[in-house]
Amino acid sequence: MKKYTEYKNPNYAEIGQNMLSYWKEHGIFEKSVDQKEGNPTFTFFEGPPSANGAPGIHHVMARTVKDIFCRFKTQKGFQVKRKGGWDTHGLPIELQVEKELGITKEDIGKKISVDEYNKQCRETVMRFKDQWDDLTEKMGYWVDLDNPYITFERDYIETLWSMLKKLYDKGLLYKGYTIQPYSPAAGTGLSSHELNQPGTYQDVKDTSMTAQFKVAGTDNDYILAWTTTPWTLPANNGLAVGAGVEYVKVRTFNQYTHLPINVILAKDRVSYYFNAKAKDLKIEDYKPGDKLIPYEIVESFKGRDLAGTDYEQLMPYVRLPKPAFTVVVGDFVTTEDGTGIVHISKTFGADDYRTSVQNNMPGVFVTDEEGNEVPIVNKQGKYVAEMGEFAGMYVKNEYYSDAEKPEKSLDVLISIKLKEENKAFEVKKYEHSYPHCWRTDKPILYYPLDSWFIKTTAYKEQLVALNKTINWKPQSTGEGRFGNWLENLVDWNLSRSRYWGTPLPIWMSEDKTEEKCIGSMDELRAEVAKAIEAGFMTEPLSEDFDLHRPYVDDVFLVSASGQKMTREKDLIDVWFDSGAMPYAQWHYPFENDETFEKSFPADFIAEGVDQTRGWFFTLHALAVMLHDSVAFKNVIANGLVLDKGGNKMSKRLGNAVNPFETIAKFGPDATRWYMISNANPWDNLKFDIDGVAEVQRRFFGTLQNTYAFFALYANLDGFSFEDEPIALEKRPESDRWILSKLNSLIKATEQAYEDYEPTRAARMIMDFVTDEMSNWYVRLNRKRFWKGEYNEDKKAAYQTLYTCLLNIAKIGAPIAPFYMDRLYQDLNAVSGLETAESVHLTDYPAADEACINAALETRMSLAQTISSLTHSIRKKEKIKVRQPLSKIMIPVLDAQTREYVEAVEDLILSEVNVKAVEYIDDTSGILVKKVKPNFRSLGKKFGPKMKLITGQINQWGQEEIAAIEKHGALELSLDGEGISLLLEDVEISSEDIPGWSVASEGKVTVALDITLDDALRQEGLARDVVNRVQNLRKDMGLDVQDKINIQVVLGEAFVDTALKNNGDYICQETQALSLELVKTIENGHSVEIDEWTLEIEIAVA
RNA sequence: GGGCUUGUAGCUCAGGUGGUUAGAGCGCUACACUGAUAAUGUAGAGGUCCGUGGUUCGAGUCCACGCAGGCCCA
Repeated sequence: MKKYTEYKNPNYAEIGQNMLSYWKEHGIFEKSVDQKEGNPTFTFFEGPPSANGAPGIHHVMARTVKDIFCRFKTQKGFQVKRKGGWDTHGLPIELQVEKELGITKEDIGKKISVDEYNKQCRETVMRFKDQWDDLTEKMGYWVDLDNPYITFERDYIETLWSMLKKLYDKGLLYKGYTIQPYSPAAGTGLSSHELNQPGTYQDVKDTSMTAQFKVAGTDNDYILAWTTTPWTLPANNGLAVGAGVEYVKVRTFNQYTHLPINVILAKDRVSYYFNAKAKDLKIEDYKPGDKLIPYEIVESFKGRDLAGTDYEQLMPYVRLPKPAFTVVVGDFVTTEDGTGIVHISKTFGADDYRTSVQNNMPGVFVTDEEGNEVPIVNKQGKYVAEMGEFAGMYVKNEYYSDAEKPEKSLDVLISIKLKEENKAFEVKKYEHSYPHCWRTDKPILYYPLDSWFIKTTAYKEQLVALNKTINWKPQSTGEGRFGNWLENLVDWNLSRSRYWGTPLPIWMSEDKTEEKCIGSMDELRAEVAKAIEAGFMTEPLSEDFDLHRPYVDDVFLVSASGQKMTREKDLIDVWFDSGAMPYAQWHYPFENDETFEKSFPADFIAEGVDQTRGWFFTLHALAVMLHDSVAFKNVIANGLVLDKGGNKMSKRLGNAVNPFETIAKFGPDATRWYMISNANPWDNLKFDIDGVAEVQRRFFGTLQNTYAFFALYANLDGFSFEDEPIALEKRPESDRWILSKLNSLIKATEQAYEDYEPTRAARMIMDFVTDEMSNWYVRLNRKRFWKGEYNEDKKAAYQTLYTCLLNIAKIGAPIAPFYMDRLYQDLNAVSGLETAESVHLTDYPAADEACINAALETRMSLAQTISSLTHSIRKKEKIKVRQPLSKIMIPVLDAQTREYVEAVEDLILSEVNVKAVEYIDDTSGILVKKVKPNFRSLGKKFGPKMKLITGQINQWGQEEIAAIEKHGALELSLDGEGISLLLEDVEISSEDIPGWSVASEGKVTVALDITLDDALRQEGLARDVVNRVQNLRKDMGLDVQDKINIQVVLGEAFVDTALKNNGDYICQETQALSLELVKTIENGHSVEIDEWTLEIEIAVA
């Protein structure tokens, strides 16, 4: 006879490990996919992690979410293939390598060859792969790690090239010139990702300048514009005003030169620049050096009237033709700060660039040695030679080494110069938040760079429309964060000027007139063959040619007109790599066409909300542009995992939670369950390790206890579910009730999983296990398991509890895959009812509607309420539960309530240790009712008049209540108007019963009869004796089924009578064959019960 | 500065469509139970539902404006 495994001290981490080996040994994951061959597919895309860093606890969160739905859908019969993947390109990897090698970007190709460097990247990127694989297994994330896609592999890159070619052929790939964040110290443009590293934005004090731009053809009229970067002033090429903003011309004096001037600025900004105390001073009274400078508004006009005004170049190092130095209208102008007029430099600001292009204004450029147009700042961050006395200076003092740092920064020198020239209206320090390069910690510049773009804006409408068909969790991320962003879409900047990434497959002729975009290896080889013929290449590409730099840069092609073509040096944004994974993971369209078509688009993806404009976007953009389809139908954007105080986890703060330690301590199931049940995945999770402990104790502990309880007795009785299930109607009320609850739960959890609401599912399962199954069902039915013979009723109890546990295992399996499989297998090992090797190979249970009975559930909840109320009265009256009482009284206001309570009467009586329930109805004469208005229905009917009506209802007596109950309605007069109240417009409940100890909750009231007679007292005493005997048995180390004989020394008559009258009861409860009252005993134990002391001896029979 | 989001008990969170006594778990206090026992149950204390206005007979819930935190982006 097989036994249910009993665990002395269940170790959840160990259960996880054992189950993991079992899965491996039996290939359960593989079977869960293979056995579904031919079934409908459910497609999941794995957003590839990068293995160049150690995994953190947030990865456990993200992957738990992914895993849950893949497991659930497998249980629902779908074939769910999950191809793993690795994201291997990108700046973080390059930076790590540079850090380790102690080099900078400039050293690449000099101190270290590009070849060497890339090799280093290739190794670094997989450095933590072992840790990742380890975590993947230990946390129970089922994903195919044997055949992952790897973004640096040639096949993968070939797919990317084919996609780029398609975009190119559609005319969606173009080269443009934009202003981008640029770090001169690092020598590279920075992606938005890098600008969002913690600590990037720092508060700095910069020299800010309000400059005077002289209006052409006037003596001393100046337009004022403010900047925090005076070094950009020599590059000024325009001024922008707000069309509708009101501007004024103010007559005043320059504070540095004391010369009379007229300045133009926004009316709203006058109070900022001019001291109100000087308001009444006369212009004529001003003497140079006066602290208060008088001012007078002499003119006022709108911005649009100013547009077109010409002004003189402020710092004429580089001359420009008109229409430079003109006032134009800009939509970004505000009067929040500055003068309400914005200094425009086409080369150093994105808005500036756009505005200049729109107004056809030339920017300030110089020509470098190679004949290229470049800004007045070179890529090292220095002024170019044309900048006169400032030539060669860094534009930010931070770029100098400490030794070389000049005392006066370029900003300061320019300020001094402009002050002397009567061109500076005000110079002061200004503190603001400014982005810094996260690598070098030096401020960034906004700098013009050549870039390749994908014209995503051409597909804006489709992108928006198709996004609306995606089920976003949470919805707001899809509609708001993502949707709004799509509405304001800009073209996708693909270019990165780095080394370790997918190279852009575009070759260009020397005169830049001819381009070629290569879309496959075959195409490249064919082009190379032509190039060999033309003499630009000497030999064909090797069989295993690596598409990375530097090798690809050594490939020269020949143009149609016979020119030599070189590859554009750019790499592409790594987000293109990951966004292309639906195609590239299958090396589509070069092979696996069928596989691809079957698994596109994805049914489900999940990733952090920070991926909204990263992976989620690139997946969407590429699918829409190339396949006119969404890339995914359902998406969960999960939130951050914060520390328990709500702070971001970081190594620096030392508050990062180690996932391996957590899993080792609490096991994977409690870790997963905690994360899912504590907060919705899309909300931030405040990860508190105590919470994991609580889940383990409260949920898994209770479930384990319930199983242990079942196993203990089932093993004694040899229950193996050997008989057919007992018909529902033959099982007692509580069995039918818990089965009704169970099936309701199955239905509700299935819906929750279908709705991608794992938190709801987890919480429902938890409530069922702790409140319904353990606290109510098991507690109330304990005796059925350990008392008496192995009869039909006992079998029903075993079957019922078995069914509950088995189904919990199945519906909880997606969230707690290890523990639930253990439970499933432990149950099944004995019963052999199911043949599956693992719970993960079983189907999600179908709810048995025949079991669901709402009335039954209502009845039981009534029983729970009544019991709870009775307990609270006992507590108030200080009568312990062991003391039996004769009756409780329950007022019943309608026949159905009575019927309901009667059905659960036995349960209530045994739970609260009372002999009888007495129902008090209208005929009893002691029932007093009270009435309360039903605000909801009255409000709907009478609205504002409701207060008057409730006033009347509150004054009703028993007569009115009886009347409305009898007739179902009552006529009322309101302001002389007759209205009719229905029974449903009021809520009738019972008043406390005078003279009784009463408690009530909602409409339920319970009165407890607390009078005691000798018989009850004696029975209470007997119960105490049972309790003491049980304790003695336990102290003696007896087994549950051991039989005993009890002897008690004769004592007081009351006690003796109690023992005699309740002898059978005592024997039955304590597994005693006899209870004797004797004169003396040999090895007695003294036990205290209330005021009595008893001498008891127990002997094993 | 913009978009999205969160704010309910000491902590973590529930609170369809507005309805008059705002709930749960943990923690705390007290008690009970003692063949589920390193388990369990019951009760109690604990709340300006972030603030201010508004709509309404009635607002934790709807609207507006703020405040504070978070994420994403300028």
